[in-house]
Amino acid sequence: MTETKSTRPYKKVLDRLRAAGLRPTRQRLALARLLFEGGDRHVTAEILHGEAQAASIRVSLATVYNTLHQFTAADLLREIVVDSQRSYFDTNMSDHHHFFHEKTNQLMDIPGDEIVVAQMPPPPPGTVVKRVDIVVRLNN
Amino acid sequence: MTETKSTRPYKKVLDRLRAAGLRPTRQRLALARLLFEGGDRHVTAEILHGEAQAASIRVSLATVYNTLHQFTAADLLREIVVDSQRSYFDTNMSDHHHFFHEKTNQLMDIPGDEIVVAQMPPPPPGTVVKRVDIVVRLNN
DNA sequence: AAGGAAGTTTAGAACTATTAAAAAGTTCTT
DNA sequence: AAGAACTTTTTAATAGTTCTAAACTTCCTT
Repeated sequence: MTETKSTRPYKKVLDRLRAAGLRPTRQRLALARLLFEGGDRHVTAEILHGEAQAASIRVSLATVYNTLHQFTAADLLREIVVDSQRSYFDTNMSDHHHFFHEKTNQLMDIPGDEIVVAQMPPPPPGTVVKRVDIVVRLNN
Repeated sequence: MTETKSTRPYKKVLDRLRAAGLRPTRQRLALARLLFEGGDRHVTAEILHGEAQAASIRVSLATVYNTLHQFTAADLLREIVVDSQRSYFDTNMSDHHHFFHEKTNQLMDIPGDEIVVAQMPPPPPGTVVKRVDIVVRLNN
């Protein structure tokens, strides 16, 4: 069905996709809204897929995976490794680190200025530092 | 470096198992030797299983998994999360962090005194810091 | 606006790492 | 040596993720 209306509710997110060179399809737009219109978020593919369904957006899980990876490649998201079972994606692209609660599987941002790494060894010859990830693992 | 091990070849490793309250079975002993008699190591279940086979030790993959987890629970090993596809286990139990080369999947220790975290936020109320993991991700 | 090329989505199969279950085997205690 | 307790093995199961090929959209050219 066609629904070309004059209101532009997706403008921001749409521009973001275009800027990243990603064709703004119905599903990418919908997922981008879920991801970027709600502040900083940490999602797994499963979670995002669930939210899409809850919002009556028909998207397959495969597309959710594709989209998360494409967004990551386009620097709209960042993948975080904290759990060897599933991948988390973070909408916060600024310099920061994480608390990870091992009981609840909950991820929380730690702003970059709240952790100070005073000293760091040089990377082995022939390599380049891509990123430094700090994970503070929590228990009860 | 060869170890002096004529009369009691497995003594050291055997004592270690006993101290941990783990029955020294043939396969636990063999795996423990592979793990602990070769300096600091980073292994996956697959790798360790491969080494066992190469050394003509008959161990099932399930046992390798069981053993890695039991050793971890007994504080003989430490599990490291760097890759959301597989689990690595580290025989180095001292305070330290890691380089992880994303192209080669290679893990390297960074001694604890080569990284200095000068400032750290308090954990959220009701939680306790279990561990701080720093992973320096490398590229070519 | 139509047609076609290029890119995207989908369902389902396939795959990988890991865990589970139950039976068979080993080790320990007496 | 016997029995209990624990461990290992094989096989099947599971979870998360990727692959495949066909169907569908979007974009570009006209």
